[in-house]
Amino acid sequence: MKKMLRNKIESALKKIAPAGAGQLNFKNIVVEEPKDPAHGHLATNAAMVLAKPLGLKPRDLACKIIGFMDNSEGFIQSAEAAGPGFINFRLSLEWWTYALNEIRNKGSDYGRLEPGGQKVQVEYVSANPTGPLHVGHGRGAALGDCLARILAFTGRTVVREYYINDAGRQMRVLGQSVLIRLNELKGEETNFPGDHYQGRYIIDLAGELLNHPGELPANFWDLSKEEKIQWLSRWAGRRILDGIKNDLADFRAILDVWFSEQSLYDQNLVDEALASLRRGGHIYDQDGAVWFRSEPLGDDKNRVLIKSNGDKTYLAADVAYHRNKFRHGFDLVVDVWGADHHGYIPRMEAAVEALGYRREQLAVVLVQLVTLLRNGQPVSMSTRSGEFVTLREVLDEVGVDAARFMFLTRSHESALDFDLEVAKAKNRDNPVYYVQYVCARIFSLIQKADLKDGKPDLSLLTEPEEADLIRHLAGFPDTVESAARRLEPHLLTAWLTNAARLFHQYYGRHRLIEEKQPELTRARLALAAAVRLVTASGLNLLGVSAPEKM
RNA sequence: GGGCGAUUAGCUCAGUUGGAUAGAGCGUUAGCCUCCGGAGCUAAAGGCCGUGCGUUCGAGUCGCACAUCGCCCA
Repeated sequence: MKKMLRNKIESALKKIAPAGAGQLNFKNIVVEEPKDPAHGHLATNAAMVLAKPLGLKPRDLACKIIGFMDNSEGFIQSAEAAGPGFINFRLSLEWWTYALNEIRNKGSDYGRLEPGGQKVQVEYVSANPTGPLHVGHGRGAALGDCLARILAFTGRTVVREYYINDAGRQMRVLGQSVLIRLNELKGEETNFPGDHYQGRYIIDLAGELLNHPGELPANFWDLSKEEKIQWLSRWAGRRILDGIKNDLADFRAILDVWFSEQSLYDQNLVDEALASLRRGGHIYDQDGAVWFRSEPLGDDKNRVLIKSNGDKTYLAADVAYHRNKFRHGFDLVVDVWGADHHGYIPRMEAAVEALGYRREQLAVVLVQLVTLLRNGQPVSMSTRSGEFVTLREVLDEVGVDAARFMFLTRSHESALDFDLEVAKAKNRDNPVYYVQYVCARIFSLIQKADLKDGKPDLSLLTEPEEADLIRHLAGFPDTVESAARRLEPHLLTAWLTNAARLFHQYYGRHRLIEEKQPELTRARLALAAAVRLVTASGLNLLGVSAPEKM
């Protein structure tokens, strides 16, 4: 509707100033819903923005625009100039009927956009396979997966990817940690280093090997220490990654590609990437090390790619990884990272540019910290001691729907308090249930009504609550597209909560099923069905179920 | 020391191309079950949008400085 109104305004302006129309900047025209209902359903600032270039007073221009606007469909009930030069529009019943019918016709495709050819990769979680996923990863998983769903719904072709850091020093430390625990379990006196992985799961992994010696290679205990560590590192990494895959699958976080860092080395892609940088003049050698000249490209300083001892840095692999992404033809690459990586963004953007791509093609979404609460009190967590709450534990306690919804209620750029008791609550405290309840309630209503099929007469929907509901539903496509463009799924979560509130209010004030008025009942249930349809569609984009019964 | 982000109701937070009188939930207070699912609804109270200066018809929104908090880097 906003779009339609905007078009009408623009063509009116062209009639008013046929000569100067080319000069007019329509970009600053805003069509929006006023906060104050007294100002109508929609309002525009067009007259104020364009008064000066047209040499008119805003109020006069507003009146002229109104006079020249096309209203052949009868969608506009009234239009009036107000305040300093706003134009306030009231929409007619014809419009509400039209909008509701569109939702009913498109069904669960309402708001879906035709594929537009843009190819997007969303990389998310990408936790090191050195330990189980914790709550923070859960937030990243919910966000990344939801972004992918929204982007696909709005016409992008999306590939979801997990980057496995299986080549760095931390994998060796993992193998070492398991070896020490293994020796410990065999009765040897050991001294477990403080910078190794302390978690209970390491002991469990070692215990498993001891109980099932067949897992180990026959000659394992004859191998050198270094060979043992290598074997254990690979074995443990695989086991942990399997656990991560399970957790994510149960969390309904879909991933298409599991990309191994090691494979970059195996396929010589790191050297190729460095060669590409060197060709572009972005590399120099100093003090026996190889440097990336990232500072001229916006980084704080230049960065080492190959240390003087010959080791390639994490950044070197990451440059190769991102080069590989773009060589697959993605127009946009979205990286979902933990907030502690923010210092890493400038060098990555520099790398993208140095590789010959536009830095706008890389969108880094930083996910802020999650604080886990129980009854308002923080649950103690410390990675160092290995005492952290895993994603699995949270899922077992509150369920997938609640966890996902909670993770997506807030903007990703603000820290999140996740209260386990709230997530488990089955009342208004818990936004998940509040929204899901709408679906269950409407389903039960429709079951109960038992109306014979027939075309509802939507013109009977004359209550203000009904207009509010339809108007909100009609805003769904805009909301989803905006969430996609801004990479902010919480806009959709907020939309759903508002939709639920509007419906519960409507339900509280009016009877939907009036035995003596079957026509009215039919119309109201048609509206209710549309509410359920769009709500379910929105929940589905969050990866949350829309139950028929609760 | 440098950089990034934050600061909006008692609490948790929305508020984006700058728009009219600032939004929601929780919490508090007072109400609603002979009635479609009360997992709900109705209403009240609650604000110097961290501070100051600037940009303009108009600032929670944009710019500069300061304060406080958090994170990253040396």
